Amino acid sequence: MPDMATQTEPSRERRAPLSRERVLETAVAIADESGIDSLTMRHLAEALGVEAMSLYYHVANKEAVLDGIADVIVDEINQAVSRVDQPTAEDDWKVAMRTRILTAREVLLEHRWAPEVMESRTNVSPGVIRYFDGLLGIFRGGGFSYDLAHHALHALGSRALGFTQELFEPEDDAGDEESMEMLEQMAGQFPHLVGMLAEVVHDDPDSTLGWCDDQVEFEFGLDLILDGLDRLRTGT
Amino acid sequence: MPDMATQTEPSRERRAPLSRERVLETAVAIADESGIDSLTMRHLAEALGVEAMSLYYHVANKEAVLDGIADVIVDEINQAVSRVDQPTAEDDWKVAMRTRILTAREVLLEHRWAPEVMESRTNVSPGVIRYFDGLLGIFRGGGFSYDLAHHALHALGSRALGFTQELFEPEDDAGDEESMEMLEQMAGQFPHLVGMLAEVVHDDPDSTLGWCDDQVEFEFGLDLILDGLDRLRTGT
DNA sequence: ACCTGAACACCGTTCAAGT
DNA sequence: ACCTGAACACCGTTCAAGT
Repeated sequence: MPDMATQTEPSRERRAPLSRERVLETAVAIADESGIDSLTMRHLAEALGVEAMSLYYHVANKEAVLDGIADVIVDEINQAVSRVDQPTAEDDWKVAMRTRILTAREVLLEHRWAPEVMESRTNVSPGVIRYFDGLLGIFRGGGFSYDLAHHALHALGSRALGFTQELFEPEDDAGDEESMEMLEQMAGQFPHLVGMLAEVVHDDPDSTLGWCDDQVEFEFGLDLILDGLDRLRTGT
Repeated sequence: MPDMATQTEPSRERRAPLSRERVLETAVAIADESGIDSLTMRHLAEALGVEAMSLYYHVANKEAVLDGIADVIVDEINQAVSRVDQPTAEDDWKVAMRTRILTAREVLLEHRWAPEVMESRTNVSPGVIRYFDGLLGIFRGGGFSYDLAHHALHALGSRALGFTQELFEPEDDAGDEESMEMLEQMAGQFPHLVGMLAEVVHDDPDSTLGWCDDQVEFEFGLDLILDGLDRLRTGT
């Protein structure tokens, strides 16, 4: 019988045996809490109360860990998606697609490291095949030809999974004074950008360079594409 | 007078002095030839015929090198773009935008590592600001409000710079037999995907999972977005 | 002003060895 | 079957020292 006396021990009263599942689960936790860069084999082992070399009995190498945690997230997406799944309202493929993609996005927003890792995977996991098969199903249900559905998936790209990699990521350190100062310097060189920012500032004096609402922009882009596809579908 | 006798020396007859420019130039060459992973401070130094620590006199650290080579590529894009620049055919903003983006894409196709590096940069360089200011100019010339132009840039995302990160990158090792085998196994689980692939194979018996034409798909997605934006602009 | 040697704190990974 | 110690070949980076 294990002693239940001192609960204040390192992490767990009696180490659960190491396993691929426990390794990946812990890896996800580390990435969630401290970012993907601090997910090293040595940290991972330490968090599991084990030596780094022990991991290699359960996973081939670090690439396999990254493959694994990408899978974990995709599975989470597939579960979330199947939970939300509506009775597929016949005609309206667009709302089905929209809600499915935004559901995937919700999952990814809890794992900010995931997009980067997923993009860096070369071989596709059964999980993402499964997800894309589902999207294809929605397109087909909406009357898309296979050919158009195929183009559609490419047009969506990573948006299909709920994310876009932002090129401008102004951080939240965009100090008002600093950016306004920069703005004045740029006025000559970048007239259109400065004009745009001036209007934004006029409309909302509190906003700065970091004013963009990612969720709003994501949905704008998504709807733009879905509407365009619907037009191609109906030949409008 | 330096001896011009033996031209078969290591790299250059007399080392040009080290400089930030030479460091970045060489870094780009290494990334082009051997991929971004083999761009290490030590390799970089070796290629320059110098010790690794000498680099730190000209660049702050490795992040600064990555910032730097991203800049080099963006500058190359800006140059290419300004070379192609048409007299901005008044009404037709779409062709101006299209050719500009496809020009940027041509540059990126010569530096396959660049998209990844550019996405990983957090602070925006003057070069990309300059590029986006140009795009904004085209939108404005086409009669876009600042607000719509702003949404438009977000909707384009990385496409604005000429690339999309493909989620499926089937490599070119997609052996015919292997994929056909896999196809049969998947038939039950992934009906829509298998259906689509069956049709593709029927239309073009030589094609496999790696049949997608990246350029075609890029242009499809781009035109879909540009057409959508044009509709929003004219309120159609 | 520019470059270097030696050293540090980290990586991922192998391999023979322990239980 | 599962885990480990010692070691290897690599990272980026520092700091005091050379010219």
